[in-house]
Amino acid sequence: MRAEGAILESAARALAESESASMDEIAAAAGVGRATLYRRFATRDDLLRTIAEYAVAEMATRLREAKLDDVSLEEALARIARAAMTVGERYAILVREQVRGDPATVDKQLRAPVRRVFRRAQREGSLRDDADVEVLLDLFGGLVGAASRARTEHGIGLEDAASLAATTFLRGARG
Amino acid sequence: MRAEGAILESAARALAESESASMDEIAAAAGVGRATLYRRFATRDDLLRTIAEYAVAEMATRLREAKLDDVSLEEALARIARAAMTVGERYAILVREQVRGDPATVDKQLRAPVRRVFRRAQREGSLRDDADVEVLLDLFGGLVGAASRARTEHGIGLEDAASLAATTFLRGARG
Amino acid sequence: MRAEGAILESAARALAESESASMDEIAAAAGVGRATLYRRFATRDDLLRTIAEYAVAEMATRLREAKLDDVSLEEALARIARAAMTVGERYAILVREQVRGDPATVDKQLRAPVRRVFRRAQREGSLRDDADVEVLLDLFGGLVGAASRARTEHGIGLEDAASLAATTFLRGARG
Amino acid sequence: MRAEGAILESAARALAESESASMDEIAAAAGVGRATLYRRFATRDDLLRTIAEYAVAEMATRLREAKLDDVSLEEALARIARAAMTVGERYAILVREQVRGDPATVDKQLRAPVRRVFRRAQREGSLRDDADVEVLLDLFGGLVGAASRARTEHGIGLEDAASLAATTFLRGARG
DNA sequence: TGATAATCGAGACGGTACGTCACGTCTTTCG
DNA sequence: CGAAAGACGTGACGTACCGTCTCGATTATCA
Repeated sequence: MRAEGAILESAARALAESESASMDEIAAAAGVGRATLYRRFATRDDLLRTIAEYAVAEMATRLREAKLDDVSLEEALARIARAAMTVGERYAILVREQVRGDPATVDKQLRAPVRRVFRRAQREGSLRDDADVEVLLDLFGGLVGAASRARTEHGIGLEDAASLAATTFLRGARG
Repeated sequence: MRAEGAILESAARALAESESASMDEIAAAAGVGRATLYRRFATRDDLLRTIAEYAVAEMATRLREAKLDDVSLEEALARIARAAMTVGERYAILVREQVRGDPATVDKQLRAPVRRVFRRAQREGSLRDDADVEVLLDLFGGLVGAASRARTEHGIGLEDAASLAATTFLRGARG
Repeated sequence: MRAEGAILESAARALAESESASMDEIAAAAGVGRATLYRRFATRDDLLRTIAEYAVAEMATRLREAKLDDVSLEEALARIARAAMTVGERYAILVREQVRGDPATVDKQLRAPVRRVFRRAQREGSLRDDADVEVLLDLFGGLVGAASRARTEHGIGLEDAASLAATTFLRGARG
Repeated sequence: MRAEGAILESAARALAESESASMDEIAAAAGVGRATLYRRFATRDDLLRTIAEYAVAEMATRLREAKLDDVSLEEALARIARAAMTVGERYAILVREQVRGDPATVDKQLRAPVRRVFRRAQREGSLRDDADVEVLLDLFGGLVGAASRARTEHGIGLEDAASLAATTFLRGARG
């Protein structure tokens, strides 16, 4: 009997290899019958969403472990970027198929901690406060994503890519 | 007889409305038989790719008309951002289905003009020259995309969103 | 679940009604999805061939039950003719679309028993033995087919038609 | 410009080679545009029927030339059989696709002359007159067809096959 | 330990979209 | 003016995947 987690991991790997793996192939890759796969995840979309939730959870854990509130804005941004790149690249399929986890969860688990960092920085004057925090979050997200893609395309190290995103945002949106 | 262009436009619109329109529906929406659709575009993917090329061509035209070489870096960035947002939002389907035009074409038609702006700015010292121009292109692209998404989600005006992306990048990556 | 036999029967009936029924219509008539129909019979031709095999099997059964070896040549011929007409008219589609069962099966199941009758008659001197048995089989087949067609066209009774074929052959090819 | 006759001949040949030639292929084989083919023969069926009429006409000519009324029943039957086999084998496609010429024409051109032979024989007492002439015509037709098939399958000469059909019918249905 | 219940795989099924093919209709172009 | 070329709408074909379902077999649980 494969636990749900094991199936998910298998599925994530199978989907990473061939982004359009059929449910049949995913099941086979997980060493599980197709019926079982459907028992756990009623729909292909369900499966992807669940993988997304796993990714979100993992990212949330990393953010928690990053102690964002205890470090400078600059360091916090770098940590966030590193975490996002690491997790994002492991779940490339989600990015490619535009799967988003539950917005509420994403907001609470991922955006909230970063938002807190941003708010603090705005209070301290190190981040411009004439722009909506939500928009700033989006901008930073865009930078991190772009840096991540640039990383895989131009062979940049994770540290450098993360630092690039963080620095650019820091200068670009400073108070 | 429907010209290929007319079919493409119809298809783009149909796909914009319901991102998963079947070839049947697309054909019907174009007032054309399914076979004809397949005669023009051997594959659903083909169709999407061709739409992508149209989008690329349109974007290229806008960039050409923007006279990027005749204006300041700041203004050039703003024009690029506005053009990208306008075109990108019209062809949302491409973004959503992760369709990319031919990389070579994209490079020649879209990246090249922006690259020239960036190069000039680097020579003039207004853009950091310690970072690969390609990476800077990616970063700016990420910012524009993020601003565009923020725009639709938070109801920001196109001017403001474009300006935000341009300004942030300008400050973030200045020389 | 529809057994293959039930589907075949349905299909044979549907095809009998409208000789050019589409696979869609056949499936619908059988109360089965089109995919299922294709799962059983990879091809329209496959379906027809399988129906042919059913017809062959049914004819073989009738021949077996006719105890051809226990009756006079005349009676045997009449029984064969009656059986052939009955079965042939039930599977008119096969005749009309020129579908033949597997030649080996047909030879073994249908021609063989008749051939035995013919051989015996030749030994007994009641059937000319200066002609190839195979050719005689063909001739008799032609007569039966013609009588069957004449029957439906001129409203002759099955008994009379069968007797006509049998008698004509008997006299025509007697030893 | 190809005359209708030339196209027909081409078509008959093309269909003889590959019994399921498409209209496209037939047109190409005739060195004619597909549109022209359709102008002459509104339908594939139309084409086949017209070929059938040609075959009927040819057969009619042969029957006329056979001077059936001037020879003995036996010789007449043999001549009919030879003519039918010759023409039938040249237009095998018609047989295979079950195409029939216009029944009225067939009756007038083909059945009538044979019917006259049969009627005369019945009057003379050499053919049983207790059976409908039409049915006898069918029976003889069946025999000829069967002999023709046996001929191609068992490599019998045309003369022998024709004689076999004629003799069998003669004895089988004599007065 | 042995019966019973839950869970699994295997795989058939209805449905739907895909891409292919031929038919018969038509328009355009050229001689 | 008539023929060649070829696009078009229609509709069947056969394929592939989805999500549903049933069926034994295997396992786990409990008497």
